Amino acid sequence: MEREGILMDESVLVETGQSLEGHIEALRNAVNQSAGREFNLNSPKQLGEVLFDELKLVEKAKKTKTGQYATNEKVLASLAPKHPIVANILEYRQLAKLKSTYIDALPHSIDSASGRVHTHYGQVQTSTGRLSSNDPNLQNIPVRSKQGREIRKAFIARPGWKLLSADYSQIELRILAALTEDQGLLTAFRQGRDIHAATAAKIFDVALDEVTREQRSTAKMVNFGIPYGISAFGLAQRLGTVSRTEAQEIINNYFEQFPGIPGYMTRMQDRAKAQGYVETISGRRRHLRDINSSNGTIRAAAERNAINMPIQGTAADMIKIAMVNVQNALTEKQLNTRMLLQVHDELIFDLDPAEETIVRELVTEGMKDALDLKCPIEIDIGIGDNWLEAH
DNA sequence: CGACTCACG
DNA sequence: ACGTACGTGAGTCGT
Repeated sequence: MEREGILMDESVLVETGQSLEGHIEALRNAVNQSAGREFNLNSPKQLGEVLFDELKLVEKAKKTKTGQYATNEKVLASLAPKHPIVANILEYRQLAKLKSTYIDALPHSIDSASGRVHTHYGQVQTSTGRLSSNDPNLQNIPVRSKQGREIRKAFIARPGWKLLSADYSQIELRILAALTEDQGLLTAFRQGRDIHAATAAKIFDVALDEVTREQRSTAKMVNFGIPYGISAFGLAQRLGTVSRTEAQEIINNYFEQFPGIPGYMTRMQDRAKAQGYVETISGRRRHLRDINSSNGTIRAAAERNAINMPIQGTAADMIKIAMVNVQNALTEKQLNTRMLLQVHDELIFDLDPAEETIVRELVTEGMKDALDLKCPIEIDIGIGDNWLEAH
């Protein structure tokens, strides 16, 4: 995959960059205007001084651990109603990030010999068994924002070919179901349910077709949080609309409805304390030296690691086994299609269109069969001229 | 090179 | 009283 590299359409980046440039410049001017002076908007330190010493947007501003004013997105969002400058800063931040980190930087990573971008994968860099990607990092290409997604259009197939993206659907929750053997979770997946809606029905005690959008959205946050060792504080903060007490009730309901989950959580914590490590289904270990720390905060962090690593790590093991399966099949059948990228739960291929049918089949099976779990595994496949269309 | 911020799963 | 969800890498500032 490193040697193969991926082709980029630099003109997509150039055009996106040009349209962003004017916008970014206008935002910087508007911010300077509101501030009453020019300053370096890329400097959190200078920005903090403008917002809190000069414009005095709040009485007691939140500080970072080094005593600087915090100006991160969460802080700024809470300030937005107080002054029109804030919305402009937030938009500037978003667009400037896209331009400097991706649009301006990626062209420098195009190899002059191959004309392609060759990332490097770290196989021994993470605590959970995931790969990492660097120089350039192709595992954090934007997708969430409208403007960010444009950047994915620059990742293209070779002429006449297509990009094929195959990703595991809800892989961490399925692994959680398999590890815990929680019958409620397993049944929901075996019946092919919308897992967030099914969770909402259980924790709010309503029929599946009575679940409101808000209830599903709350359940989705719970499902994301569970594999991380969710806390009432953390859930309340992310939901924004419920108190810590209400968040705790939601979590209590969840644990009652899915009793396999709290059992698993305490089992992993106890195991970590007793033997000093936890492990994935395939035996990859993470040692947790802080698990018996007398510092409660540090110990709690290790306890969350004990919960999370077997889940995230099993997913990482699974896709690595899948990659070997799929590559062996491609090689054995002497296919032209090439594996290009891995992004934790997703594989990207340069697809010879004549091979679409066989590749769909072999990728799906190679990924599904990587581990034999008690929970069914689903693979979503997309095909397109670029990474955005394929996704 | 640390701090801060923010891009991804 | 405090801090609080897991795992990464990179651009920029400022020392």
